[in-house]
Amino acid sequence: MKWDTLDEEPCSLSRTVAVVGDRWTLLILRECFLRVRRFEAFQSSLQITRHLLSERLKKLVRFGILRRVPYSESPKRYEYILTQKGLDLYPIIMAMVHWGDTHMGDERGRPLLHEHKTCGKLFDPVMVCSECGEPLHAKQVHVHAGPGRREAVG
Amino acid sequence: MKWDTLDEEPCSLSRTVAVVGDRWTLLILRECFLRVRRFEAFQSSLQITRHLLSERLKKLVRFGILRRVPYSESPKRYEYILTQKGLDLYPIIMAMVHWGDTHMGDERGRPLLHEHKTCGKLFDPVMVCSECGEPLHAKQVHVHAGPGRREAVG
DNA sequence: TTTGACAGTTCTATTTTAGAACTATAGCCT
DNA sequence: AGGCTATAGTTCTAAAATAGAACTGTCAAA
Repeated sequence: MKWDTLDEEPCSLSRTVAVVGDRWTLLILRECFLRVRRFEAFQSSLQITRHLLSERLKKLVRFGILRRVPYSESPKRYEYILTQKGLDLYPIIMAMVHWGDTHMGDERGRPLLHEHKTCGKLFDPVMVCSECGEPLHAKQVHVHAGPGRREAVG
Repeated sequence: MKWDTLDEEPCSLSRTVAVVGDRWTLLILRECFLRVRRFEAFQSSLQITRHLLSERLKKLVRFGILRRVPYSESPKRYEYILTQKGLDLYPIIMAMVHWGDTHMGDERGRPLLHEHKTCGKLFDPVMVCSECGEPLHAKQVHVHAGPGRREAVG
């Protein structure tokens, strides 16, 4: 597999996987959504090697998911903040958290609970159809080739 | 990082990442949702090495995401079918496809279109709150420690 | 009896990751 | 002035994972 051009495959899943499809990147994004922004903070909460952290942050900046913003002149220091493109990854992260809650739980219960400020309740995320609003299930979906399809890939 | 015990971390995202948090596994799951079931079919559509395919399929079976079902006695041959636990990964896959459609598209348009059989329309997936039904955004969510939380992880 | 399909396993070379040490800038303390 | 600390990285070597190709075993069909 040519991982270096995976983001140009005629498949939206491949393109997403090219950007966020590895363990460390997903864990870094979790920290971002928990409002972690600084190199040392990522490093100490994840126990990731500094080398890989540096490399992954660069990649996320390169793909426009994080912005590297100075928070101190002299000495120049930067923090990493989610862009809108990065914030839009929220459904992916939440879908993964929800699946983990549902299928990988233990007797101690959930690690985190999520409150929807808008309605004030603890919630779970639900994926619905943009057209009819009903919850979506794999078996109710039919896939068609779209205009950007080249070959026999999804 | 102790990747071998990531599925026991007190964090639902980590536990999910432990199971589906790598490139090949996500691409294999895409094929599963496109109704690919057999070793040779996965191998030829993904161009994954047979070694890794074998290893990943075993892992997905071990975690209860695929079932290895015989479709021929003599010679014994098996195919790999999504369990309910595997089908429940659909929101993760669809959220990734949707993000790719939105943020990684090119001038050729979408590779695939999705039709909701229930309502008959082409749709996008939307993540909503289970309690009030409104679309969810990261900034409207407040996180609380749940009973299964041990330390300062999500 | 030979060929081909299918579902793997085994082997070596290359790439990626882990782990630790090192660099650079600047503020603060004595 | 000299040394300590904080932050944000870079560099180095060893270990682990992946790529790529060849090989194995079972059976059916020609």
